[in-house]
Amino acid sequence: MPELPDVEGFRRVLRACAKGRTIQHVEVLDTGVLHEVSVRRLRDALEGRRFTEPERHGKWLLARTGGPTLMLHFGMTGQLLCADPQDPAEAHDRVLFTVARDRQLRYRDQRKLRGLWLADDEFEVARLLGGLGPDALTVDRDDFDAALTAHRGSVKTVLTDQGVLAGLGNLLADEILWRARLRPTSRASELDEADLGHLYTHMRRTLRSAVTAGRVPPRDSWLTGHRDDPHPVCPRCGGPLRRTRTAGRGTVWCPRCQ
DNA sequence: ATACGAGCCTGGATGC
DNA sequence: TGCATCCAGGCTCGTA
Repeated sequence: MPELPDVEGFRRVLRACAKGRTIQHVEVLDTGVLHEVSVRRLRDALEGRRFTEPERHGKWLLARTGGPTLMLHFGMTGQLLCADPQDPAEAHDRVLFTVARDRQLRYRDQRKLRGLWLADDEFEVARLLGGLGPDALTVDRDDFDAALTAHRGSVKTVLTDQGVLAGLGNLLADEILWRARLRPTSRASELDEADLGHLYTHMRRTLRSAVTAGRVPPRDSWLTGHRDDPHPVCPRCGGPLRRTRTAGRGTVWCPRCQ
């Protein structure tokens, strides 16, 4: 699930729950989510440190501490929540960070497709984020145009390629393309000035709304609100939506509007 | 460079 | 009810 808006929501959770607080205890319930770091090193590095202002790039959340940086990626099923340490851990709670007597940050993830990394310094942070393109929420129009048109694949593939643009996932890409009235199979390199303008505008609008909501909202007026319907209908023109596969991912689009 | 499939992991829905 | 199969909004890797 988690795309840029969800991760931005997790960033807010982290800030509200733990910013300025000392990490008293790190408890790893499932080592399967740790990457390139042992339980021992994670605890030694973080316990006693204080969380500072968290950052986000694409779908990565950077939990800064003034020292090492905890890097979180949520895969398809991860989430971050603030709980009471007294509350029993749930089945998919993988790592718990107690930051106060009554506050505990929890990394919960059913499928464990991604997880947690620990960057000792900025070089490590840069290495982990190395292959990523500019963040979709802050990229300017020139960089957006340059990034997209440099690739010859289908526009949907390019939009969801984290190395081109960081943060857009399958749902957002479908939503943005539908709003911009572009077919997912259009070649990115062949988009004209007007297409790029629409894409950029709708990407920004869609992201802004979704970030406010903390996720891509399944509203009736959004394409996303209909992708799971048995016979999905376009909320704009009323025509039947089509389901196809682009780059191995389920794709929903309107053959009449797009 | 691009496309495609398999694989990582788990659970819910579907079909027999 | 039991069991197999497919599918899911993430990403990486190998091959063509």
